[in-house]
Amino acid sequence: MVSIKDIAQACGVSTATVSKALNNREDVNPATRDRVRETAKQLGYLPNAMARALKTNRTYNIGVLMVDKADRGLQHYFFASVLDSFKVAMERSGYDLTFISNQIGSQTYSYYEHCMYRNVDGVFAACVDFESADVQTLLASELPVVSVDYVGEGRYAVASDNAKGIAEACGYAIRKGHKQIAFIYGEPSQVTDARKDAFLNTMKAHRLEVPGNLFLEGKYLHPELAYQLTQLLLSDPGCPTCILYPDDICAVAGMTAIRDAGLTPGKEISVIGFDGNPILRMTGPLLTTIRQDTETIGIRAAEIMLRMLQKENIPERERISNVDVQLLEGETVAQL
Amino acid sequence: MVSIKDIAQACGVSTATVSKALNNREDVNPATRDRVRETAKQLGYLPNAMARALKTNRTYNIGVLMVDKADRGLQHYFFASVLDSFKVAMERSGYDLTFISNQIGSQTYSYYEHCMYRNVDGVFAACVDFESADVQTLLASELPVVSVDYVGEGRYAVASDNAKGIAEACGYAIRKGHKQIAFIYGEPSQVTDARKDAFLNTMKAHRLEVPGNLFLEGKYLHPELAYQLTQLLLSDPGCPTCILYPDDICAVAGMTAIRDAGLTPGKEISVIGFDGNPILRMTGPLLTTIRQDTETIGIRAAEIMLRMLQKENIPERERISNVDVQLLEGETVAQL
DNA sequence: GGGCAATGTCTTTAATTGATACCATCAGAA
DNA sequence: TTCTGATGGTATCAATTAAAGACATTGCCC
Repeated sequence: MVSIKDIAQACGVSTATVSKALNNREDVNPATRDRVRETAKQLGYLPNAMARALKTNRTYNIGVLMVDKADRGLQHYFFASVLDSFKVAMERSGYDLTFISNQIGSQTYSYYEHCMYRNVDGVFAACVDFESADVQTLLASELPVVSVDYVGEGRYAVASDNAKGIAEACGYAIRKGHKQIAFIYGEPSQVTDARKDAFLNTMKAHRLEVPGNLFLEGKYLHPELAYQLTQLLLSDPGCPTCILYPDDICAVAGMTAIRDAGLTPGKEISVIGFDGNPILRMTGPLLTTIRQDTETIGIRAAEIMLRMLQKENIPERERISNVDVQLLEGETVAQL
Repeated sequence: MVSIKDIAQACGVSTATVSKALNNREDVNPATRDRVRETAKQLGYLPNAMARALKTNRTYNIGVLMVDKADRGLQHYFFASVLDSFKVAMERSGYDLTFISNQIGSQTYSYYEHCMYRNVDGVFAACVDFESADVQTLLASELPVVSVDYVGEGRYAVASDNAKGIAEACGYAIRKGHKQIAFIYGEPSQVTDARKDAFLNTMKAHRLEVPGNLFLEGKYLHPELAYQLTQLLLSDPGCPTCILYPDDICAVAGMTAIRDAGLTPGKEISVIGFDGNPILRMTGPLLTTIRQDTETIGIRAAEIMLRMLQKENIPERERISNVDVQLLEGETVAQL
């Protein structure tokens, strides 16, 4: 490979000058700079990321932490989609993304250690077990970290405005005349808490009751459980007229349970999801749901990351970004 | 950060010895080796990937090329899923994955240049425009490349056994009594060619006609077009009793068109997809489809990559891996 | 058995990788 | 003389590695 040495030789200047010229530094004669850059182009010079990083301690690499318990972060529409958006935005600024595992060679290391080993400039964390010691160490480190759907003490995070989303979903059902509304929420997390509160508050604001049998813990992306809980709800004497699910997949599974009970989703029982998974925009019946703006979430995360990388001082209130959500009206909520 | 210098000092040996000890080289006294390794652990030493790579020219990094025309490779279930499987397998062997873009800093470079800049040891390519000059340069380079769904001259590739998949789908429809079977195929590609051939051969083997109006070009993951083509088929005097779609998403869109025409998918008109997208395993009606084994595809790709990285000589016939597919019987094909 | 070379084991020295950055240098201008 | 702009020398980043060196052990011959 061509190195700055070759350019230096070809141009009759020192490597120091070549380096300066290529990095657009002030203290090089413009004529020299142009000559160097021209020669670099002609020789097909490419900077060596390793050498540069070794000296400058900057890799222009962002670590991506995305491992759920089933090791399948990439297969979740929401996270894959947010990552993709983040990736495009970061690449536009010259950063590359590297997945962080807990292996180096044949040995096991913590995520933090892996990040140090690879010398990443920052970390993007989504869809991991944030409560684990391993991830907490990383969050507490000096590395710039931006996380999705998790807010840590003094840290930087992006998430959908879950409260607004649930308030809209619930409010919509109420406007459609529903009074017995069931809420199946995901496993305990900040996101779940925000949603539970929003649901209870909305119901309260409309002076509607929320009996315990209509307020159930499910699991994100766990259709089997959603199916069972739906069956439970349907067999209940105080059966709801509308069910809010923690995500689209669960909603779809719920609809199957409804159908299996001989009922029609969107007629006897109404259904609302959460996510706005584009695949389900093409299946029938069209699911009414809350769309999470994955594109914006990724872009916001990139913005925050870039500001951190520039050592910009980010005011407290900008550290947590709530991205707007949108009600997608489908045909699964009946007008009562 | 702790470097081998610190360990050397602490142990009273030279950095060379430390390096050898940590790399398990023969020419170090076992006692010294253990002492060094113990000290390294105590000091919290982490190797510096940059320095190591600079000297050895190996990064233990694999470049990932995954950009479709819409810049959304990660959002395709099939590719995201294959990548995930590949990632897990590579990480197990100590490799990390880095996305390859066409930017370095603020300038545009070819994918090949980006790979050289980042010094990746190999490249995984899926869901890119393989015919583009940019990608072709990469494929023709000295870098180990393994691709998914594309076979290049003398190169290494993994794909589903598409021919078998279509033969199974088509054979299944025939066994169910269907004679007028429509085939909507994707945009021109090797995969499409294999599928088209398989379809025509299967039909021929059963002495069934394939009129031109039932053999249509669609697009992968392009539901709108699938919807239109389905409408076209339904309005045709020689309307088929069964339609094979290029993928599950298209099949679902097709079913919507069928429903919109007042018909029932799986009754008057049968439908078969391709992919086995798990989300659609939970929607009704359950789609009959061909499942692509994304897990195995990713693992096979990793196996080939690892063998290439070990400079193993891979016999010609092992360079292209056809992964088995599976018919998932749903409820969208009627018994005639 | 003593002497000396040969062998082998372990360790160190020092060069190298490619780029950057500090500091020195130097010419010409003020 | 001092300042300024342009350029060069060289140490440095953290690791690896070829070659050399230190030292103990062994072999062989007289």
